[in-house]
Amino acid sequence: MQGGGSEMAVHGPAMTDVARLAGVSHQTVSRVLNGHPNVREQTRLRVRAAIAELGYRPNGAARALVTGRSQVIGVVAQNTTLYGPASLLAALEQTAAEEGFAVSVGSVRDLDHRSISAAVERHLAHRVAGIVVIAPVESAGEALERLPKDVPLVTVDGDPHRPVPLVTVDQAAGARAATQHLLDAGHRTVWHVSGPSDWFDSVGRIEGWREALLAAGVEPPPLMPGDWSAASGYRCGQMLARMPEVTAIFTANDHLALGVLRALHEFGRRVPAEISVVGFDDVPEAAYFIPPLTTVRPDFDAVARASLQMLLAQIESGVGGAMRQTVAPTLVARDSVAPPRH
Amino acid sequence: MQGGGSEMAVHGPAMTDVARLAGVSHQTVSRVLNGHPNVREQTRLRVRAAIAELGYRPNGAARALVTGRSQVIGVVAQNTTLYGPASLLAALEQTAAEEGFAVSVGSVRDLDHRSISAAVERHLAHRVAGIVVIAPVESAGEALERLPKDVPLVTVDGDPHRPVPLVTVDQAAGARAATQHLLDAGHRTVWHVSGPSDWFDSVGRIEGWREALLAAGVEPPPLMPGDWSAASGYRCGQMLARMPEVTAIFTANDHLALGVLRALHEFGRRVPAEISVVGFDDVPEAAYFIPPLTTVRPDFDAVARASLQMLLAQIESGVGGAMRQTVAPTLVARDSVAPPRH
DNA sequence: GTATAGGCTGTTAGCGATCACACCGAATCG
DNA sequence: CGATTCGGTGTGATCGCTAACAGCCTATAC
Repeated sequence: MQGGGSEMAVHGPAMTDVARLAGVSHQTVSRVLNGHPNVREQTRLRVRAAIAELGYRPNGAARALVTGRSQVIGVVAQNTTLYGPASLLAALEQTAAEEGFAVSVGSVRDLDHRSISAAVERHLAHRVAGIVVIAPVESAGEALERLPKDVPLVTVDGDPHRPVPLVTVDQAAGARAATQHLLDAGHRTVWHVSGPSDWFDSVGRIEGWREALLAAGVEPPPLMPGDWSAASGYRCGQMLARMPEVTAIFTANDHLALGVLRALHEFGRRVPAEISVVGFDDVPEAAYFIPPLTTVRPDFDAVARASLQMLLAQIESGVGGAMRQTVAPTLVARDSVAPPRH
Repeated sequence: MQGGGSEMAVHGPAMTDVARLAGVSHQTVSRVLNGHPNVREQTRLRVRAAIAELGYRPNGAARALVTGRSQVIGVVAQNTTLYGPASLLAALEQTAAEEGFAVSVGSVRDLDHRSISAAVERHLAHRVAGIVVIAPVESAGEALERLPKDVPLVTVDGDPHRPVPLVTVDQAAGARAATQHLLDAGHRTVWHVSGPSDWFDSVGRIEGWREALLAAGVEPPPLMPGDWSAASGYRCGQMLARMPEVTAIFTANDHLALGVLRALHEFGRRVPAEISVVGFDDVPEAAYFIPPLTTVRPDFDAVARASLQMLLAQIESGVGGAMRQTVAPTLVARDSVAPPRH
């Protein structure tokens, strides 16, 4: 910190300062920074030394200005407090950091056109290199279609029927596994407490549940619609607990299962002795529910890796296309499932 | 979308394009954009019309380059999957968006010097306007001290003893309230399952618990150290369940409480009939634990608002200083507390 | 020995905004 | 009526970087 420059104190040293100290031109410094091959080893070392000595840090804004893209990817998500989105966001950030990208979040209150568009606009204003939209509902898809075509974009858990690059957890497969697991335990049929009907996640899980039942030759019982929250799980559970024929329940996520579990408990219906329950998500606490919850674990890390990789491919090649990738979830068996008493 | 420009398709229109269309100079456009007063109303309208027609969007990178600051604030946090940090992050993003700022996350695996510094460096490289560090552990504080002094910085839940702008939940007050609530219900003493000892949150909650007990003239029982997870709560619960004298437990967060609850359940110790439990955080599911959990709710929105406000104040004034602000949590009474049987 | 290639480095011209300043005309003032 | 203010606007320089090109110098080929 010795050697007082006159007026560069605030903004820190620039590339020319490094160049002067190393006795080269600023362009050479640039080449070193960007890993350009044609630089003599000795020069490279001198430049690196100068960089270290000055504590120089390249100015991302300047780079973004000239290249037209910053080393930032924008993420648009709704409720980053929910376990799924939060995990996804964290994994995404981790992966992005490894690739030298920063992540800018644009969370939105509602997943309608306007909110999504506004969030995307904000990212566009900052000239992000690409955008990841965690767009689990119908209305989000519409907003996406009227987006500029030249910005790399990947949607996660979005609409499978739209021609947009998409990474998604195989909800149906997870739901099939859960349902089949209950069927295998000997249950005649399986009831389902679903998520909100406008989420693709919900729809996929409902489909998987229905498929598994139909494949086993049983007519699916009526659907209990919930909204992801423990509160709605509790409400559904209060109804399920009253029906003697119910012996197996698959809930669209673990929080719903928690609510169901409590309702069953209040009605004195024991789990798993009388009723078996399977959730979805494998939140860290699921193993400590009463009883420990059998559930389906989506691999958020894999989803994050896949989407980032897909995004980077677009950034580098410049082309979009409608690629898609699916990540299979796995069933985690715990104590909330048992054969029915007959 | 009619009227094909020749080679500006990719990067979109620039300020000069707007200026040309409006028949003014680029500087006037700039003035309109920044709400400068000295522009004739009629001119302002013409410029706005041109902006709308071209779908012009100011280039944040260019602005950041010349002003030296972008409209982005960086957030450094550790485990954004935990409920507290996730909520905080979401609230922060929401508040920042209202002020026209984007939020860039830099999550770190570990909260040691190196990780924190690296995350901060990344933000600095992008010339963020300010940084919020969610720094709940000791080692984070050290990293903060060797940071450039000229970048606006606010820490959340950080070290109360460091001269850094700080916003924090009044952990001790929350813990006192929880402990007092149990004492008021008639319990002789209160046991505590704490978080990791290097988190300030833990320390504060331990202090509050101890203070409340001492104020009531009772010698605090041995501390049960946990690590925030339901798993560790379960382990502690297995010990607590074995001790007949235990009638009241305060856990440092709701997940610990969940683990404790399950251990007690397995040992056949009924809550709240035999043992009362109070948690901390008020996660959305807490109301659906078995039984519904009495807990302490920190106001994350308030924390987010306070920290952002503090940060903006620094950004505008340019000075730092060691201001601090504390947000009081509130007790949420549910069914997990009852008088002891004697 | 001259030509050609190619590794290494410097020079110049922008990217798209803001800032400082110059300028013009109308209103105000002595 | 000339001088001064001031609202409204344009001009040029500049931020820190990368891309394109030009130039040097050494090695290899003919």
